[in-house]
Amino acid sequence: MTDEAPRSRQGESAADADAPREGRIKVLFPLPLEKAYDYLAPSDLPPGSWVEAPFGGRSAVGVVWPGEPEDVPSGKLKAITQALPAPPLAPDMIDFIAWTASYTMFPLGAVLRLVIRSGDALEPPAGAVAYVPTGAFPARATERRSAALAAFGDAAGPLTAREIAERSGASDAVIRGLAKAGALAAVNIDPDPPFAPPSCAAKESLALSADQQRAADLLCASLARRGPILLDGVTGSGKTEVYLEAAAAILKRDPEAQILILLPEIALTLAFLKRVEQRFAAAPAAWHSDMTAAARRRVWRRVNDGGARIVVGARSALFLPFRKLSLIVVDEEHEGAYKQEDGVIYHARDLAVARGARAGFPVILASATPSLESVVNVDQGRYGLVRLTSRYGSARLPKVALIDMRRAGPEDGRWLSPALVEAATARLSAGEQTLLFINRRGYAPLTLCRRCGHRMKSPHADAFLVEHRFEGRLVCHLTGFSMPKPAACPECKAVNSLAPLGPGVERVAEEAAQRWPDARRAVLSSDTVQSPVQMRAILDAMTAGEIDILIATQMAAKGHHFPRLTLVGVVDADMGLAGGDLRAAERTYQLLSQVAGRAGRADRPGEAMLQTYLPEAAVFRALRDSDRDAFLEAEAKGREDLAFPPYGRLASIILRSADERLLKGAGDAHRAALFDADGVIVWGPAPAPIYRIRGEARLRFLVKARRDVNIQAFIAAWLSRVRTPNAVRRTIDIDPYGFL
DNA sequence: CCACTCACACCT
DNA sequence: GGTGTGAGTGGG
Repeated sequence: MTDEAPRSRQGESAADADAPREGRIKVLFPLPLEKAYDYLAPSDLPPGSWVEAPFGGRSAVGVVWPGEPEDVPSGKLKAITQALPAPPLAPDMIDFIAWTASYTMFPLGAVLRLVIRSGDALEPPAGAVAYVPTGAFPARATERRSAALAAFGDAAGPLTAREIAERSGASDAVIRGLAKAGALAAVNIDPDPPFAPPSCAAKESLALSADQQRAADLLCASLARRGPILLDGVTGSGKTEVYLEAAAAILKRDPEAQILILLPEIALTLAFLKRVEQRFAAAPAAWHSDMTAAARRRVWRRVNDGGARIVVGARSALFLPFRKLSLIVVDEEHEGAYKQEDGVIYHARDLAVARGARAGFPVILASATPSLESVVNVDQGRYGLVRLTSRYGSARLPKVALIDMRRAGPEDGRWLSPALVEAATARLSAGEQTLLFINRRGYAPLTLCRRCGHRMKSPHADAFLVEHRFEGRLVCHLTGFSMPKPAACPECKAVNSLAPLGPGVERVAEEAAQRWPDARRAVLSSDTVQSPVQMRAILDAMTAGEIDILIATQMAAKGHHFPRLTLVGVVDADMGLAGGDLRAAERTYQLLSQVAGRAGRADRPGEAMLQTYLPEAAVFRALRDSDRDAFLEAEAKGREDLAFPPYGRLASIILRSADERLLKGAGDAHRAALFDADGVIVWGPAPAPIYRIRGEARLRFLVKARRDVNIQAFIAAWLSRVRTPNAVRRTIDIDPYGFL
């Protein structure tokens, strides 16, 4: 964009009185620093500009930050090395970084680090070479040469050697020959081309149903409110098409507007990108953890200069340097995967809402099973609401039956109840498909010695080892530790006494093989599927009706269309309820209604059977009666009584150390430093539910505050009174989700 | 008496 | 995050 970067070389006399008429600016570096540092620089550098400056004995890339320069002794003050020729960070981006740092209580520079890790993306990229035909024909015209030239027939501009090869099969040698013969001219091109602009005109071929059209119109009308909107639509109702219309409306209105669609990492598939591409006749920019450095750089640069209008990304895409972000869609907003747990801890959905509110653009939260937080926000008038009620086409929601495992459970050593077995057998003879869902990897979650009662535990974490019979090993799901299954009990040395307890996906698969030996069966779990290709193959076979019974973990829970699937059996519906997590029931409801929603998508009615020992629990009754609102109401009441989120605020402070004595001391010191504050309760220190992990022991404080209390200010005041030894690490998690 | 490592303050 | 520094430790 900028042709010539202003340069100012730092000399030894830079701080002298005869220094050129330079101004003072503040520079923030993408390092875990609490504040920006002052530098001398040409005065025409607005906040957001990218600069390089000496810092702590080396050179670093940073951003000109707004704020008043402080009184730095002039001897300390240095000059920036150079201003980098990249478009500056937009003001709303600067505001978002600052807000995120103060909300999450992480250092300002640590948040900037989410935007740019180093200066790599700012380096002018090495030019790539491409070719254009000169119009001259080579004296010697071979078949290959003609084909290579013909490849330019429908090309808009220069083509790289690779593109020519893709179109004509011509090898590098042929292309070099043509260049030498003067038929092709080599030109330098930017290796990071802009993304094709979206075409927003309505698509005849993608006609919306009446219900979708109504919702899309309503959604587009609500965009003017510029606030968050919950798009609440049952599984299969076609929410994606509806919010893409809202995106189209915004892109059409403003030719510079950019749109971000956030997805949980797992849902970010090629199929989804294709859907967006179909709607806009242009591929969106994708952003996720599994990208090459080159692909990252292209997306980053083009988002930064406006050359990418639609970005589809995982949670970290929230920190791309948008020029003019005008809408964020958070799809599957209830997903726990939006919570970032390492480094800067944040919840992408909550940050998206805050960002939209501060910058004045709308945020759409889409889900079939919205979080309690969002539903309460709608009830209290803070969010708008658009509902999509009917399923697309003629599909019906499945009928849900509860199987009381206390009365109608299976015989010992089996996991499938007679009712479920009978129903699956009937499906088999009718040529329909069954999904057996068990959200637990491996063969058995616990291995117990029948003689002495010893339980096989992980050596580095407080977790039981899970038997994986497929590999013949015992595995710790927390640390990845694994060992061959021993022949004798390590405690009492009894031989052949180790017994598997409870079912995992492999064990259910074993039972299915015994019960339906002639059925075409497949297992889908992250342990049995080695690659995305293999997973694709199983899902495709399922879609094509080449599998009768699929035994699967969460991997099969969402997003797939299996037209012949009419029965979903949930082997252990109670599983998610253990552990005392405040969102356990909510998550169980969300997961099970998603899984149940797999059944009966086409014109065949579906059925879901939930095996439970707690059929009277509110979650299961609500699932049986398809009464989500009743469930949410009961949940909301329970949370309100305890002043838990969203009616109160939570934060957790985790202390961790390999040295337990030091840790204990730090815990006591934190307790002693506590003071009374209105509307704040602090519990702890308590050993974290999983006390040891990777050799580190962990203590946790839980801070609960009234909604109107500034919980960050309280925590800052409290923690500033304690000095922790370096061997004890401290993390603050505002709005904790996982309670591990 | 010096070489090495380790925790920690500091970076403008 | 990277680094220079000063204290602490151990070998010669």
